[in-house]
Amino acid sequence: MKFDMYQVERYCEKNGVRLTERRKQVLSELLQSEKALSAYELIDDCNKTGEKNISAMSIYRVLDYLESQRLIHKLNLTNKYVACSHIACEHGHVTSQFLICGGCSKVEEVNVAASTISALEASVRAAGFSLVSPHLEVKCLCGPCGREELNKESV
Amino acid sequence: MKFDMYQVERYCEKNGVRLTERRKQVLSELLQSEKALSAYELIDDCNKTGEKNISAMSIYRVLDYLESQRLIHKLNLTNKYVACSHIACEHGHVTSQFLICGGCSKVEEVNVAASTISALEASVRAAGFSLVSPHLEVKCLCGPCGREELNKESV
DNA sequence: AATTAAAAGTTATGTTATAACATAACTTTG
DNA sequence: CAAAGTTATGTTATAACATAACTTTTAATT
Repeated sequence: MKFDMYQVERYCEKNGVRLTERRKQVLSELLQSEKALSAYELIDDCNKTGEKNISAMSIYRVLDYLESQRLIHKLNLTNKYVACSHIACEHGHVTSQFLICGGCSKVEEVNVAASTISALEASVRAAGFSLVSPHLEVKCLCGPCGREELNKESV
Repeated sequence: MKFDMYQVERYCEKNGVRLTERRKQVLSELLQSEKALSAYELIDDCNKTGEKNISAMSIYRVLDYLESQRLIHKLNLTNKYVACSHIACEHGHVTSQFLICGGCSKVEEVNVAASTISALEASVRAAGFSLVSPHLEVKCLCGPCGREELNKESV
C-alpha cells in the first residue's frame, strides 16, 4: 500500500478535501489494492466490507470527486481506477506514466523526465493543439506475466 | 483524407489483408472522417450509405480485424476509432502520439521522436515491465476549440 | 457439386457510465 | 432554533460500449 488512510486523512484536512464516509470507503479500497479496480469491482468490494450497499451511481460520483481532488487516476486503457501514488507527497503532481499490466492489471506509476514531457508538449503545440491533461498510459506486461507469456509461446 | 480506398486496396492485396465488403465499408467511413468515430457512430454511418444494415457485433468484429492488421487504431481515451495515418507508407509503423481534441473529437496522429520513445521504454524496463504496444494518447484542445474555451472563461 | 473454413448475421447479454429526480445531512444566517 | 441554502447520497432508469454463443452465408478448394 502506498499510504495509509491516516496519512491521507491528514492530507485532506490540510487541503480542504472533504472526505465523507463513502469517499473514505472507496479510497481505502483503492489504497489497499495492488491492482487497478473497475467501478463494479469497487462496488463489490465496498458491499463486502461495508454495512450498507453502495450503488453504481454513488461509486461514479465518488470516483469523480476523488479524481477532481487528484487523489485517484482513471486509467482509460482498461477503464479502471487506481489511487494516486503521490498522495501526501510534498512535491506537487507531475506527469506520470502508467505501466499497466495486460495480464494481471497491476499498475506502476512512474514519473516522466521533464525533458520527455517537454518533447511531447512541443509536438502538441507544433500541431496547433493545447494540452489539457498530460498523463501517459502504456500497455505492458509485468515481470511474472511476461514470463508466463514466454512459456505459453514456447509450448 | 489520408489515403483513398484505391491505395488502401493495393496495399492490402500486397500484404495479404483480406478486405471484404464489410471491412471495406467500415474502413472507408473511417478514412473519410476527420474525427474519430465510435462503434455506434460507425453503425449509423454504414447504415446510411450501405444497402444492408450492419449490427454492433459485425462492427466490432471488423474493427478487431482492421486493428489486428494495423489499419486502424482504437483510442482508449474516448472509445473511438481512427484510420491509421500511415497506411500504405513504405516505412513500418512507429510509435504514434495521438492528440485528441476534447471539444470536437478531431484527432492528429504525430510521430514521436526516437529519443522520447527510448526514454519511455527505459522507464518500463526499469520497473521490470515489458512493453506490449506503445501508443500514446493525450487529451488536448485543437486550435478552434481552444479559442472557444478562452471566450467562455472570459465572459 | 461436395467439403470446409472464414466471415457475417442474429439474438441475447454483459459491462461501463450518466441522466434525472428525490431525499438526507450538514451550514449558514436571521 | 427555524428557514433557506448547499452538498452529498439514494434510487430508478437508460444510454453507450462491448462480447458470447450460436446460425447462416459466402468463397475458396477439392
